[in-house]
Amino acid sequence: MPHRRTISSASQQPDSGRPATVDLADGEPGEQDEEACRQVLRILSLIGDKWSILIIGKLRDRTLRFGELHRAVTGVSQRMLTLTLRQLERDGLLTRTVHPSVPPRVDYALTELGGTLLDSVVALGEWAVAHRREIDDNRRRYDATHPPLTRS
Amino acid sequence: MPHRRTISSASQQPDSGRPATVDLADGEPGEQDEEACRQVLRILSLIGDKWSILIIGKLRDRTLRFGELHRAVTGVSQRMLTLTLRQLERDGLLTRTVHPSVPPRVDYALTELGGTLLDSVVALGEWAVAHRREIDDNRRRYDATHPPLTRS
DNA sequence: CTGCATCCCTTTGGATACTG
DNA sequence: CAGTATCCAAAGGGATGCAG
Repeated sequence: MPHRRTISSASQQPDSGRPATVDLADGEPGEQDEEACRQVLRILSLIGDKWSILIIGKLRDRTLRFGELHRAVTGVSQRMLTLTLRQLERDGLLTRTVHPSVPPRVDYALTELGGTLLDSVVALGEWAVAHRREIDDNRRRYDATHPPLTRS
Repeated sequence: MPHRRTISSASQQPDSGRPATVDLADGEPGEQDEEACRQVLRILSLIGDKWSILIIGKLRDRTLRFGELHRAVTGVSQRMLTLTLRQLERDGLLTRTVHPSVPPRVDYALTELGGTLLDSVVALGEWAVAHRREIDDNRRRYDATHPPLTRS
C-alpha cells in the first residue's frame, strides 16, 4: 500500500485541540478537521487569484510604492491592485506604510510571513516549470484525439 | 542584500532555447520569458479553482469511480465534477477509464504526474496549516483596527 | 500620487431536466 | 450510472470619474 501523503502542522505553537493532522481531501460534513481543511483551502485560494502571487513576487527583494507596483505588475488595474494589496495586508503578508508627505507616498513591503509563503509558492512554481512541457504535450495529444471540449 | 528566490527548470530534458530561468514576477511585455511565466501562472491556477485539489487529494491512494468521487468531494455539483475531471484528464494529471458494462462504469486514477503535483501542493498546504493561526490573528487584528473593508 | 465608488460586462458555477 | 444541455444567479474584474 502506498504512503498516504498528509499535512501535519509542524511548526508554530502546540495545537490547542484536535489532532491537527489535515489531509487535503475534505471529509464528510461533521468530520473533525473539516473546518481546518476549509481554512487551508481558503488560504490556498490566495494562490488562485490572478494578482497576489505576482505582487508578492515583485516585493521579493525590495519595498515598492503604489505606482511602482502598478507599473511592475503589467496588466493589473488600479482597482484590483488596491483590493489585492488590502487583502494581503489584512493577512499580514505585507505591510503598508503611509508617508504623510505631499503628494502622498505609500510603501509596500513583504513581511517575514509573506517571504515564507513566497518560498513555498516558488517550490510549486518549480513543479510547474519542470512539467510544463509534459503538460502541454498532454493537452495537445488530448485535443488531437478528443474533439471539442465544451464547444461553443 | 537578501537572496533572490528564483525558479529554474531543474529536471526534464534540456531547454531548447532560452535561459529557462523564470521568476514568479512577470516582466514587461516583450521580455523573453514572459510566455514561460504566463504558462506557469496558468498551471498554478489549477490550484486556484475550488475542486481540482480536492479531487486529486481523493484519488491520492486509490482509484475511484464517478459516483464515488461525487460523494467523496462533498459540495461539488455533477457539472463541476465533470468539467474539472475533463481538465485534469486533459493535463494528464489523471486517467479516465470507461468500462463497457451496463450500467456504465468509469474509473478515475491519479497519474504519476498527478502524484508529483499532489506532493508539491501538500507542501504548500503545510505552510497553510503552519500559519493559519497567525493569519487568522492578523485578520482579526486588522478588522478590529481598520473598520469596514469594502462595505456593502 | 493614492485610492474609493460606480457602472457594467464577463466568467464561474449551482440547479434542474434530459440521454445513452 | 455517468454524463450533457440549458437556464440563471453570483462573483470577478476592467474603465472611468471623483476625492484627499
